[in-house]
Amino acid sequence: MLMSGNQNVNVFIHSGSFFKVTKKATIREVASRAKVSLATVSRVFNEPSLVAESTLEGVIRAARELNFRPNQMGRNLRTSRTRNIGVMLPTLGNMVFAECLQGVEAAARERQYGIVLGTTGYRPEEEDAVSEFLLRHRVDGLVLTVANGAKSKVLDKLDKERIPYVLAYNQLSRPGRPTVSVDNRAAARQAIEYLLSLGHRQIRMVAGSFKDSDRAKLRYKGYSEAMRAAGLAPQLPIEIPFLAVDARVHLMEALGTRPRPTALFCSNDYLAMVVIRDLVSMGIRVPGEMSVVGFDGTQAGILTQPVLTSVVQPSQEIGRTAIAVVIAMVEGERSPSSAILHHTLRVGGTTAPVVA
Amino acid sequence: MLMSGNQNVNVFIHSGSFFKVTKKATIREVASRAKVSLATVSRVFNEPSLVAESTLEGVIRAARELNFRPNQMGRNLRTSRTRNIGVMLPTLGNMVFAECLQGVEAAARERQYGIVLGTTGYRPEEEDAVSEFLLRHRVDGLVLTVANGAKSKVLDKLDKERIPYVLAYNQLSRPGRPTVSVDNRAAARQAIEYLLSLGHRQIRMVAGSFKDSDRAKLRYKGYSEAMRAAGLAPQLPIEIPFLAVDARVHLMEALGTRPRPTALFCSNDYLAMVVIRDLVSMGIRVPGEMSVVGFDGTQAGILTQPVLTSVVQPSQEIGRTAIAVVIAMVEGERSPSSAILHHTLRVGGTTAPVVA
DNA sequence: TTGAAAGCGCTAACAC
DNA sequence: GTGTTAGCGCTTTCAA
Repeated sequence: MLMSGNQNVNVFIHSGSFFKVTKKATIREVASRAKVSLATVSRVFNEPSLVAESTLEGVIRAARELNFRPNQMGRNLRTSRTRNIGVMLPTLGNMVFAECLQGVEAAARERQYGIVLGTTGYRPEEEDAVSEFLLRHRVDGLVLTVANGAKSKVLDKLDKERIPYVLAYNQLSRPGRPTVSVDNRAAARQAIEYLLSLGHRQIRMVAGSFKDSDRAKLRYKGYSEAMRAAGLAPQLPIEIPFLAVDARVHLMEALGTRPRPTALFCSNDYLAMVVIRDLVSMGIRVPGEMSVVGFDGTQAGILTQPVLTSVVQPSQEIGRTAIAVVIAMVEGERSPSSAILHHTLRVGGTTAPVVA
Repeated sequence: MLMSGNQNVNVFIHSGSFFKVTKKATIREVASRAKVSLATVSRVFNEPSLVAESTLEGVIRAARELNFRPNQMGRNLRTSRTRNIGVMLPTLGNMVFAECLQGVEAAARERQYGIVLGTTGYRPEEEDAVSEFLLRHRVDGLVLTVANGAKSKVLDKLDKERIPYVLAYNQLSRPGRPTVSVDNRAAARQAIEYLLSLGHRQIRMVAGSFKDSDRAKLRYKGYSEAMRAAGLAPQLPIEIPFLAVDARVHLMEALGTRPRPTALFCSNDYLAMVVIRDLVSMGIRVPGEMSVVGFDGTQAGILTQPVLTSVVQPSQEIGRTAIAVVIAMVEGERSPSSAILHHTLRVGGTTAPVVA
């Protein structure tokens, strides 16, 4: 039910003064005020150690008096670097990416790099438009999460243009492209082993559309491996479209099967929370009648009672690492490299099955 | 409980080839290939209408053959515009800002502007550093949310530098600075009126640190007004530090008072979810024994069962509007203006008090 | 409709 | 340690 609030958009027009670009001080004016050359001023801001102490002081004073701030554009043009990293993510509506972006932003700023953001809304066709946009803005490198790393045209383009990039979350079967992720397969296996250890035997996986996610596929492999290792037959995944608002239809169907599952392993936390909500609204007790496990370990998962059981990815760390790698590539310090970061299993509201 | 996953960080070094910047085609090369002047090529990409059809074709073909992409840096330096808007937000950990950023990003890209992100972690002292960073990156304008719009040194600086900006979420008592927000006071009043209509009389407000949020203050005013209008005495707010992981101590204290509150109005959804979780873990039934209302209307709030009752701010729309206003200012089309957007009340899991 | 030329602010050789 | 100078790639008068 929605009760509407006030229905007017009030717009106040302030003072009529428009914004004109007021002339900013340049290196040239600082130079003449400090009675030194352009080069010296430039050195003060780039390699102060090359400048005599007394000169340094004079320049700094002049700069402060003029309220001088080095113009990044001139610098960019000259060095053909923007000190900007493009970041392309599926959405910020899923907290796992918002958390990652926090890490990205912090790590970039520490290194004096800006980050330019673009989101694709999980639409593979948007990946092309967004990357093109970022490239036009002449970012020095990219951190990106694509739907499917194996068949992304974007990556081919980046390779051809020889622009440094790092994939975040995507995990490729064949190495060759730098990625930062957890070991999705091992992580999924561990989650299933945990459910098995609780006594569950009827375990199914719930996932978004498979063809659009290399990670989901790997997690399904981990699920299958763990099931087989326990002498059980892996079941087909229950597929629920990304961004589904209501999972009940899909759940209905899956729960109709015999033997009925006692535990669901969801390919991400968002899905897990949707599933739990809808199970509860269907009158099924969670975790009493159904244990649900997520994947991502977002902060959202600890806002529930009981806490969501989930495979925790270090999202901020994934972001930080991706930035470190891509900046190293931009600065020519390292060749591309991939990293597999630790995952952990956060145990929250999951119980043994009622019927073991 | 945390069960650790694999404890190794595996790093694969790929092919030894470092990234060198391969020479990109410039306007000059396109010009010579198309046998026209630099100016003509420039016109093709900026004012194609000024160029004869036949010339246009030739230039476009040459550009495509050379895989030419106009270099934004040269353009920037020349026009002293970056086509980048800086966005400064408290955190992405709170979904309300992540949602806003989604709107900001989409609206900016539609207009061919990039957005450069900076987060302050709710630390007012960081506001200065982040804004300085954004300014150094020579963004054309800023969209920002500050802790307290009335006493922010950052805004003074921006005014002095005459760089266009718009505040998002902040709502100032005296106009003069452009803001995009809902009517926080009216919205809070409406939430309280709703609780009153359910029969609640003992209603308290829960908020983060007050001195750090102009919005929270306005919401408290709305609470107070509604209470007085109903002939009830407004109570002091229950203050819970931002980012508190556990609200139980604060809650204990507040619930010790007589008469005990039957409803809590939280100054944002994040807080509301923490409060609900902690109440439940204390054995208090929500909404049975305690009704809780949030503010923000984030998507996170509909991942629970029952859905979180909350004042819904149109966060994406706030972002979109802020971008529209700031870009209009950058392009000199409009003078600064403020907007108050609609709010709505989303009614979810709230009930009449057990003892009315 | 097109071209020539100046120069945005800065860095990095190179010379002193 | 410091200065001189040549552009980085582009837009934009001004003239033709």
